[in-house]
This record gives sequence, C-alpha cells and structure tokens, in this order.
Amino acid sequence: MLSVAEENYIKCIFKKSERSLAAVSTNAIAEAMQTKAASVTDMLKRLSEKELLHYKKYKGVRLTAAGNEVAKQLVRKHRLWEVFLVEKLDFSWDEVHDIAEELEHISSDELTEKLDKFLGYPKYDPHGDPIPDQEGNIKYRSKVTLKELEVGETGHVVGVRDSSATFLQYLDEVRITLGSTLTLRNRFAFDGSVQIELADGRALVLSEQVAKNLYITVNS
Amino acid sequence: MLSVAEENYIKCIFKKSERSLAAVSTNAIAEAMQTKAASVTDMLKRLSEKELLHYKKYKGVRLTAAGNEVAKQLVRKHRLWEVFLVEKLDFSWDEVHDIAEELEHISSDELTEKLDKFLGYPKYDPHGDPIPDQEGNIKYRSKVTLKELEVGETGHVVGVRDSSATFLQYLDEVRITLGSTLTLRNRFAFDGSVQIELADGRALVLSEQVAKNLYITVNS
DNA sequence: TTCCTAATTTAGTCCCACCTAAAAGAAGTG
DNA sequence: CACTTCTTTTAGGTGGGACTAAATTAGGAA
Ligand SMILES: [Mn+2]
Ligand SMILES: [Mn+2]
Ligand SMILES: [Mn+2]
Ligand SMILES: [Mn+2]
Repeated sequence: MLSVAEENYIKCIFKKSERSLAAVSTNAIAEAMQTKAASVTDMLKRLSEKELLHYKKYKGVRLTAAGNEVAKQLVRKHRLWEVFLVEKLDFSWDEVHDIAEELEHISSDELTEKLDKFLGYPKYDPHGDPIPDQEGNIKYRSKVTLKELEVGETGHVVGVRDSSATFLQYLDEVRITLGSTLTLRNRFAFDGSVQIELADGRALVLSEQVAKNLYITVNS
Repeated sequence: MLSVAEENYIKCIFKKSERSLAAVSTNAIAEAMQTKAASVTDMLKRLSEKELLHYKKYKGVRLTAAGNEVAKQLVRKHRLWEVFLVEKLDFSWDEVHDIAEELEHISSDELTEKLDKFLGYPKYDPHGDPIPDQEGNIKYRSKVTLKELEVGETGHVVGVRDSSATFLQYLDEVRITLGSTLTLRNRFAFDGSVQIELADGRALVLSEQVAKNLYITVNS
C-alpha cells in the first residue's frame, strides 16, 4: 500500500523518464513536485527501499519494472477519470486535471475496470493523451508540434503539450479542439509565429508559444 | 483543508450523535475508528482547536455547527458515490462501502454537484439511507425494525441497520431487496425468530438477528 | 463518605513527509 | 592542478497521526 505522496513521486518520475531512458535528477523532481531537493532525496531513499526505483547517490534515479507498473496504473486511472469528468459530468477540459489528481489515488482495481467499461474503453483522454490498457501498454501516436510542421503541410490536432487551464481556455476561445484540421500557411521569422488555415476556412496567427504546445499528426 | 483522518473522525462522531443529542465518549470513538483511546484524545484536541467540536476533558464531545456541516457534506458525498457505483458501474450493494469511504474525501464541491445532477438527484443511497441535500438537510423516514413489527402488519423494506457485506449478501440470497413488501405472520418466542410472507407469496423464517437489522416502513 | 473500577488523559516514542542550513561531491574552467 | 559553481546529500528539526505504559478522574457500590 503506497501513500498518496509516494504515488505522486512515482508518477512524476515516470513522466520525466517516459520516452527518454535517461536517469531523472533530484532537482528535476523537486521542481516538478514543487518541493525541496532535500525532501526528494528523503523520498527517493524510501522508494528505493521499496524497490520501486534504482537510486545511487548523485546519479539520478530510474524506475524499476515494479515502479513503472505502478506509474502506468496511476496514469491509466488519471486519464480514465478525466474522460469521465468531461464525457459524463460535463466538465470542460481545462477543469479536470486537479480533480483527477485526487481521483487517481482511489485504490480499487475493480473500480478502474468497471469505470473503463462504463466509458466504453476510451483510447485517449480529453487532452489527447493515450490511456494505458489494463496491462499497462501505452499506444503512443507519432506527432509533432505545430512549430515543427513545414509550410504547406496539413494535419490535425491530436494533443497539447501544456495542459494548463490558461492554454486550454485560449484554445477554446479561438475554437481549436482535438481533431481540428489545419494547414500551415506561413511562418514569420520575426517572432516565430505561424499562420494557419482551419478546415472551416478561418485563418489564424498563433504565437510561437502556442505553436510549440500544440501536437499535430500530419495527414498522410 | 482537513486531512482524511480528521474527516473520518468528524463523520464518525456525527454518526454516533445523529438522532441522540448526547455527547460521544472517547471509547466509543476509539472502538468505531478501530484505534486506541489515547489516539482519539489527541485528535479531539486538534479538532477542538479547529472549532469543529466542543471538548471538555472526561465529558465526551459534540460537534459544533461547523463540524456538523462538514460531516453532512461527507455523508452526502459518500452516499452519492455509492449510488454512482451501483447504478452506473454495476457494483452490488455489498461492495460499495469501502470504495465510497475513499471517494468521499475528494474535495471538489463542483464535482459533488455535477455528480448529483448526473445521477438525477437521488434521495436515497443503495442501502436506503437518505442523501443530504446541498445545504445539508436530511429527510429522515419514519421506520421500525422488522423485530418491532406487530404480527399481521404489512410494510416494505426501506433500509438496513447493518450494512456489512455478509448481511447484504444474505439478503440477496433470500431475495429481499429495498422495496420488498412483506407481512409479519408469526413470531417465535423460543429464539425470537419471525415468519414473514413476501409479496410473491414466499414464506420465510428469519432469525432475530436478521429481524433486528431490517428497517421497515409500515403501510398505512 | 470512601473505595473500586472503568474511562480517560498524559507522557514518552515512532514513522512519515516535509523544512532549512550546512557539508560534500561533480564537473567544468583557467 | 586549483577554483568555482551547481547539484545533491546530510544533519537536525517540525507537525501529524499513530502506538504503549503510566497516571488521573468520574461515578457507582458498599
Ligand atoms: Mn495525484
Ligand atoms: Mn489529461
Ligand atoms: Mn472515509
Ligand atoms: Mn450506504
């Protein structure tokens, strides 16, 4: 039985090392967890004691297979609850993260599976992130940020890199949603902003900041 | 912001003093919380410090208005989640208590209200207990235990006094559910057991133990 | 009223999860 | 190599929430 704090650390480390295979530094964890490096060292020792991660002083950490398993189940629960909140309870996509941050710690496995069934086995959460299956398998989609697109290429929005409420509310405002189809029309060297055209014909200029945080799958 | 432990104590004290107006003793709390009296004393001092209850050494405790408010919101959340688990996720009524015991601590008020709406504003939980409304009002139903019924009287099942899994599973087994209509046909002095007749004509003998734990509203 | 017993509180520890301050290692620079 | 700077760990401390053992009090029985 892990505490909420232990689970949050595990998930945080998982996110930092997902798709990178490098060890995660103490400072990186401290920053992400909004705590101090000394507290992180403390926790790393405890989690290492429980064989959830490999820890060698000054060398950063990586999760063990067991730690990875724990992390993926947490991500699964987090994303399933987000789907529930948006699809069933009518929350908007910028309101669900903090609530799911609590709900992901409810321990019943049976609950997770029944929730998954109730939701119709969704593959992606409201932010376009893939939901791990019961065994922890995650289907990553190939995607690039809008910033990396070539002028003239067309693709559709499949996710956001930053899911802060302010960014999501901005997207609502300019009516860009998951699934929106867009074509990159122009890139401005001056400030890195880009001009896009949406399927409904609207032309928009988006800042570099926005372009870096929108994930696109190029239509093939 | 209250901790999960603090919330559980508050709810426990509420349940002990609901409908009795007497102060609750340290030992009674210790027994219900499965902990030691010394730990209870500790917690009572903290909760008293937070003005959630009135505490005088050796005199037992009673909740303040604020404490009562907290308790009723917890009961509201607990029972709403139980309805969700049974109605939407297809859990049976004997499986939901422990899960709701965790879910009741999710803090978002907006979540509670949206859940209530999603469920269609239910009045009772799967065990027949009333769900407090948003303001904390609880509609108690007049009810007696089956043991208190007079021979010849007819009523219907509106709740259970004991909602342990074993009792609920027993009721499933003999096909008695909330809403079942029954008539008391006989009472046996030997062991206090009772004979009832159900609406479908079935005659059953129930032990005194069972009769004491079934709540009935007499048909008027 | 005095005694006895059960209930309750106090005292002293423990572990968890955080903190600050200080020490120590890593890694690059002249 | 010696220095500097940044990162990380260690040391020491706090509060929450539990425990056991010992002291105290309330309240009923004699
Ligand atoms: Mn969390
Ligand atoms: Mn998400
Ligand atoms: Mn609880
Ligand atoms: Mn219930």
